[in-house]
Amino acid sequence: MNISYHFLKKTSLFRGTSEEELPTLLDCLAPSTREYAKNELILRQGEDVSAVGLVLSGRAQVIEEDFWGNRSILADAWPGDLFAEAYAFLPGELLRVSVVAAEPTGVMLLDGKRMLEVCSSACRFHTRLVQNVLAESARKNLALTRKVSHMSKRSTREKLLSYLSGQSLASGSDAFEIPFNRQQLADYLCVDRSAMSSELCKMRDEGLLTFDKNHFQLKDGFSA
Amino acid sequence: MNISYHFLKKTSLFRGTSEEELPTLLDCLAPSTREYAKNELILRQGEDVSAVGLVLSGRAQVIEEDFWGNRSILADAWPGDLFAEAYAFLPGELLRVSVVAAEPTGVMLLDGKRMLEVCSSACRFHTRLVQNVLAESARKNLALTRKVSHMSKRSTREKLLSYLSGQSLASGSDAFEIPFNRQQLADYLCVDRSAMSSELCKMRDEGLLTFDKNHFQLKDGFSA
DNA sequence: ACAAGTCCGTTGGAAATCCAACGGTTATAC
DNA sequence: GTATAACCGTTGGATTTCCAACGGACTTGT
Repeated sequence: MNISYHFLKKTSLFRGTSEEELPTLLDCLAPSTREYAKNELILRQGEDVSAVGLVLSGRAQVIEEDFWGNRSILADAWPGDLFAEAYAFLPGELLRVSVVAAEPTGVMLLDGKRMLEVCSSACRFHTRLVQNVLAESARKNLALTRKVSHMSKRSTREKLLSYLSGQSLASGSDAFEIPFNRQQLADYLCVDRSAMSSELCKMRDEGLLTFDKNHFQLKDGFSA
Repeated sequence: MNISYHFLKKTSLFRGTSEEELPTLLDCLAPSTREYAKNELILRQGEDVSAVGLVLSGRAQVIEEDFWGNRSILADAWPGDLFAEAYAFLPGELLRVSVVAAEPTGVMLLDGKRMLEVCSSACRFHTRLVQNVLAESARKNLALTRKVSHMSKRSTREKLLSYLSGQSLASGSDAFEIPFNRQQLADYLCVDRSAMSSELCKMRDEGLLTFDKNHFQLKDGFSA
């Protein structure tokens, strides 16, 4: 599998590394790359992984399987995205999830330990790498915290208020687009789509906001 | 404020560092320490922090305040615990939460950048530090992922099944203790205590499990 | 020994959520 | 252009959850 440095240097993991530095750095990390067929398992629940996964092409899904074999999708990993990075830095922690190729998918596995070891030849690259991987972990942390904070609200309306005010805050404006359609938003907030839809319209009728498709506009009454 | 190396070397951040190495390492990190009175704000929502917080004594609470001033507690940080570490490694990310001293509390703040910089005198200490902070971030990540996975379940019963099977898996046994009383478990799963209590008893009557206080024992029927 | 407080299970009615289904609109495919 | 699918709002009834309150068991402090 041929590796595109042009692609790699734009990923969150290698961001800030130049195309010239990449071969040296990769030499030092000794990554393994592989292609997986659609529906093939990349990582299995119960395994002890010490590698960070990086999607090169296709799409990987992080799934959880319970006693009864019910699969729930915890995350989608697109090209450039990392997966299993939380397990890579916790030796002995067994995978609670599986990772499966949602389509033909190219994957690079990088050993977590080697990332952190001091390596005489590429030490300054390592510093950048560590900053990137820490930033990525921190980013996922905040995203999860936000999700929990929305989900913790008791009613559908409160979940919506929490989510929308958060989006408004993040965009720095009363008017913003959300990255979900209705079904996806309902899934994200873990509520029923139809109930959420009617709640949204109720809020519109009360003058709290207006919306059209993905575009939302919060009104004065929203935070009052 | 006098610093106890004996205490520090046991924290998740400095784990693996000897008491002899600590002074050198701390010199290099140039931390600031301070005492806060009860209810005093340690970090304010909206600030741009680049420091990792470490609780030395007392107790700090991570809280979120919405439009209407309703406070919800996102986390308790006890002596040895870190806080705000996700923000410390994301420059420019503004605090979405506040941190307040729940009682008279001693705090050490360590600059995130200095932790990652290569420092000639203490480089090998840094490597350990980075491993520790990454492990801690990964640990919180997994804890949050698990919580989301439980909360995502639709009904109270499914949330309980998800939580209990997870605890069973983690303990490696059908019999285990949980770290919550009923009210705390209900808060963790975001359900009503009384509804949860009756659901637990229903499951007991159906033969899925038995329990006494914090002790639970899953029966054969549980995963069937 | 007594009072006060905490924890847990139970109950019943109010309220919210879920679920399945339908129609209208818009997007996509052929 | 037409057929198909996706998306969104709406409705009504079954189900679940929430909420407030109570009593019993147990713990703690005096």
